[in-house]
Amino acid sequence: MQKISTINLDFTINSGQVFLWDKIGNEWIGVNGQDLLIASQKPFRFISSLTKTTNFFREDDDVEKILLNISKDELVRRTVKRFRGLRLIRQDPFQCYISFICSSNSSIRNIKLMLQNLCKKFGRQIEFKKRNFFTFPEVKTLANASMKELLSCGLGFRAKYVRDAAKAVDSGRIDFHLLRRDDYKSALENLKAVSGIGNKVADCILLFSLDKLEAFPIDRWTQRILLKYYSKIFHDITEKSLTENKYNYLHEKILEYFGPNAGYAQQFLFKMERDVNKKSWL
DNA sequence: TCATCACCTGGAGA
DNA sequence: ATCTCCAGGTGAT
Repeated sequence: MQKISTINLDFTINSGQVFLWDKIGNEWIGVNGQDLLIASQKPFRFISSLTKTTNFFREDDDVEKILLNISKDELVRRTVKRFRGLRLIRQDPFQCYISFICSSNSSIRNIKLMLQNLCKKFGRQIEFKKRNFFTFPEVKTLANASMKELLSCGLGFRAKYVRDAAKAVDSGRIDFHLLRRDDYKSALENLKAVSGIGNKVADCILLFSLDKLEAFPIDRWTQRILLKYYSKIFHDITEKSLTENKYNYLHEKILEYFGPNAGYAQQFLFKMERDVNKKSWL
């Protein structure tokens, strides 16, 4: 078990897993479902407004062992060393689900804006540490939201996806408790049955909120990484968008190579490549 | 089965 | 200033 002090908040929060976080002074403040979180690095503190969010940074993972396990090559070894303290986050599933549906064909800045608007319009205002915040909307609220209200949050073509996705949860067709217990494959298929969720978005939801460490989201960046550093191992990768079959085939090969904790490898490589290209975060 | 294309919107870059 | 282009994809044709 890795010491809690080895969590690097900047690396972790600025790695594309979460959007509703702000750094104010030396404190990170973030929304996680109905909970509000405050974290600081030195000294390390982590406060939850509901005091019920535990293992948010997956403190129950044997990180040292996992990192050793995914270090199949020099690139991963170097990257893990460089970004030591980067963790996967165990997010509120509903928020994660809506967040990544909103992420499609958008930028981190814009995704954050959309989600902030959703919170302001549909969330609950709470006071914490003498300041006001908005929580993430409840399932029912979003399921019953009008298209006009959703569009006013800047969701664009994602508005109908968000509404329908919320309805799917509200009706029980999507049940996060079941998905968490399901194996990766069947959880994946269940999520992909929701309009607006494809392979990449489903993998993000599975990895960041449903404990599926074998999920390895392949987006533009990840694809670029595979092409740039791993073309000898995962051949016939191009810059063209992945077909369903190619995505599945690639994922299989990736699991064979990185093993059952492949999701951790993805997170480190993603962080590394975007930093190399000086892309901005939150 | 695969390749193309449209899609809302805000922000960066020309 | 005004415009173009693109951003952590997905679904329809």
